[in-house]
Amino acid sequence: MIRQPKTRMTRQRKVVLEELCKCKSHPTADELYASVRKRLPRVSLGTVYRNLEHLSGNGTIRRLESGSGPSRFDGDMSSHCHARCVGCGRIDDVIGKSYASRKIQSVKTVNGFEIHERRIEFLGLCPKCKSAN
Amino acid sequence: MIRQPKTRMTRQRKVVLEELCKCKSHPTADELYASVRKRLPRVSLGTVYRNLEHLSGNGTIRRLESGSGPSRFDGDMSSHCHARCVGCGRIDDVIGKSYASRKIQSVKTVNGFEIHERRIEFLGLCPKCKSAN
DNA sequence: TTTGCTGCAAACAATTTGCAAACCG
DNA sequence: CGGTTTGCAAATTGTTTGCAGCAAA
Repeated sequence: MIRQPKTRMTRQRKVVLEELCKCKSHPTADELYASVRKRLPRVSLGTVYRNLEHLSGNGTIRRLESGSGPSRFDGDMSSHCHARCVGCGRIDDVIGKSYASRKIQSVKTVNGFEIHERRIEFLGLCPKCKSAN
Repeated sequence: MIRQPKTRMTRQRKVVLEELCKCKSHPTADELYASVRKRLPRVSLGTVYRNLEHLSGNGTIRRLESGSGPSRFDGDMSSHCHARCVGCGRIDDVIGKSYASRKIQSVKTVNGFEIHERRIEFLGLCPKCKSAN
């Protein structure tokens, strides 16, 4: 077992996490960078990326991928599904579904994979992209 | 309504589709480019990208996204789930699940989105990444 | 014969990385 | 203090695009 470096809660990391969690949308790294910068004007985009990577690596937040566009991030770790617009990449929460994405409680194995999470996502067009079409 | 250009089945597009469908893994654009090039040595990577975009746009294939790494593509449009390795991006089919990703038959609306597809995916570590850890 | 598609190369967008200084524990 | 994290800028990686010639229908 390789020793894990001990992680530090730096000011930057804290603000990245706070800004993400207070955000009900699912911002891209760039968008988050903009809001973090309002509180820490000297942060760099690289730091935001590094922290997003760190936080999603240890299960504090989720990285949501969207097509060839930028990843989006979600600070809400409760069970819920997403609806993703294939037009613009926008991601909304979906409420009132019996089946939801969630972290797997007891890690299970599928096809030899050690599974930690199940995700359910609905793909389609958001209202704006639907009418713009 | 804007007029859709009529699509042509060019040799390149045909080979891209054939190579993707014969592939049981879920190749990246680059990997697919390599196998297409064995049959059409003069294709360009741009053409492969353009065709993948075209084919996924009209629902012939699926684009699967994976973290900050390259997208992968799937020529099998039947209902099935995927297991994705968060370590290396590898994507496997998952068999024997009652709930599966699928194209929605009758388009439905969720949160104002016009939904065409539901996806279910399992995230974790593939055998190789698990042991390399 | 039309006009969509290709090859090529350059452009673009998203993310990562090397390094010296700064900071947390 | 010691080692992790930061800011900065440059580098990489993945994908798209402009253009002139080619080729499906």
